[in-house]
Amino acid sequence: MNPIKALKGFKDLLPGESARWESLASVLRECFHAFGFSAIQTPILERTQLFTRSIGETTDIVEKEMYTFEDWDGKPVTLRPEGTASVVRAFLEHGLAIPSFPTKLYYYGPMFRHERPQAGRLRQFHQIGAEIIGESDPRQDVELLSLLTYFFQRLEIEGLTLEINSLGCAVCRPPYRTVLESYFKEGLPELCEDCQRRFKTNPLRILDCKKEGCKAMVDQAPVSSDHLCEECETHFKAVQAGLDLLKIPYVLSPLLVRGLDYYTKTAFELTTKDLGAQNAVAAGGRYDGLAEALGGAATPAIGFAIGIERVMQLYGKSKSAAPKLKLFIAPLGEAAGELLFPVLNEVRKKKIWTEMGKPSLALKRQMKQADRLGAEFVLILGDREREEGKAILRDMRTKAQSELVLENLVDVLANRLT
RNA sequence: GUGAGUGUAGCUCAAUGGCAGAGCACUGGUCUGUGGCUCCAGUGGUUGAGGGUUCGAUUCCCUUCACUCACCCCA
Repeated sequence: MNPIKALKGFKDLLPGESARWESLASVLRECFHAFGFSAIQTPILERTQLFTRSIGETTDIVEKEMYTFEDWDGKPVTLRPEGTASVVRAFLEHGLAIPSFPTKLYYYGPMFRHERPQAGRLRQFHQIGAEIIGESDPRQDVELLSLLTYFFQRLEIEGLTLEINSLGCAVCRPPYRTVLESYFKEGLPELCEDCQRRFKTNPLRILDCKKEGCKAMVDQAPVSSDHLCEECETHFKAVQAGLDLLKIPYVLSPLLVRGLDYYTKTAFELTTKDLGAQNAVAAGGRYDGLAEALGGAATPAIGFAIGIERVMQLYGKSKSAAPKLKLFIAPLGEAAGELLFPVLNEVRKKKIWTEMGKPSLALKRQMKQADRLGAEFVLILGDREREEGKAILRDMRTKAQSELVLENLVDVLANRLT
């Protein structure tokens, strides 16, 4: 025996869990609709180019984590590692822009990254994302963050920290990067191996290093929020003012950076202390240059993505109000089985969850099954009852039994059980 | 990609270089056609796989696979 198992990092969503996902999804839908977002579903498979252009050629995601392969026509395609690029692609492709008002979209679905699995990190994982496209006003940043924090309030998940930063834009980021490079260049030999590598690929990421040796240097490093251009500075201040106005708590994190190249200006992360190493529950930011990078008209936008598996770990275990079996039908003997099979079928159509035991099994066995399934009522019918034209209905909780006539049995049951 | 830990019954886990164990679950009885609770009995194992050391390995060693955690990365 060598049973086939799921791939590493790919998980089955089992019945117990799926009820909780449903309940999360319904809360989510409510929140999104109230904030004016419409659902969008994009394909899971896209041209590889879409991601290399948007996420960035030298990011870890693109360099070593994407599921990329040749399609039958020889062209490279990729299982989406994130959702924003596809949403923006669809926005441009279908002309979803609304005149003088931002387009607000949300999505929900699986993402794929070939990483080594660990707590809170899978190869196929699920994200809920929201994007506001076509508006540069800082009020949109605030609205989006309000939605994000409201969502977690509704789920009654506490102990989260909203960290925000500004990464600057095409005008002020390159000079800042130069300043940062010259700063780290002096002490380069003292940095850890990873940071030496980062120095070449993406010096901003050094700010993210958790190693003690690097921290001393990082603490003194110039931060992006001190090197913003006037426009970015004003924008960042306005976002903070807006958050204050809505009484949304946040902390400024000058060292917060993002792993995807397309982010500009506002960047944020929602973190928890309850999940081990993978502490980011949601994250996002503004990406004013992305639409242009994908070949569309310059379109400012901002969005976030929430890691569903990570949220589920925080989401109350008790939330799964699994539906209870209402009626178990216990026929004794084949004749009873034939009489009751149509009853089973009709009662179900009355929207009552009903199951039926095997007629050949002893009543004791069937009662036990009914108990296991958590049945509220059991309908018993053997030869004796059949001759009298009756059936027994037992209330499993009170043990009270009553007789029902077989005529109109379905209607009588429907009345008694609803 | 790097490092560490763990693989024993369906599940959760014990144990010892010398016959493989418990709890839960399952099946039957206790209880003639009535579930849960009690008590009793029973089923269930190539100790992840392969090799080595040994009279003898589940235990020690090597290889391999799987899972887990951390690094990394990120949601």
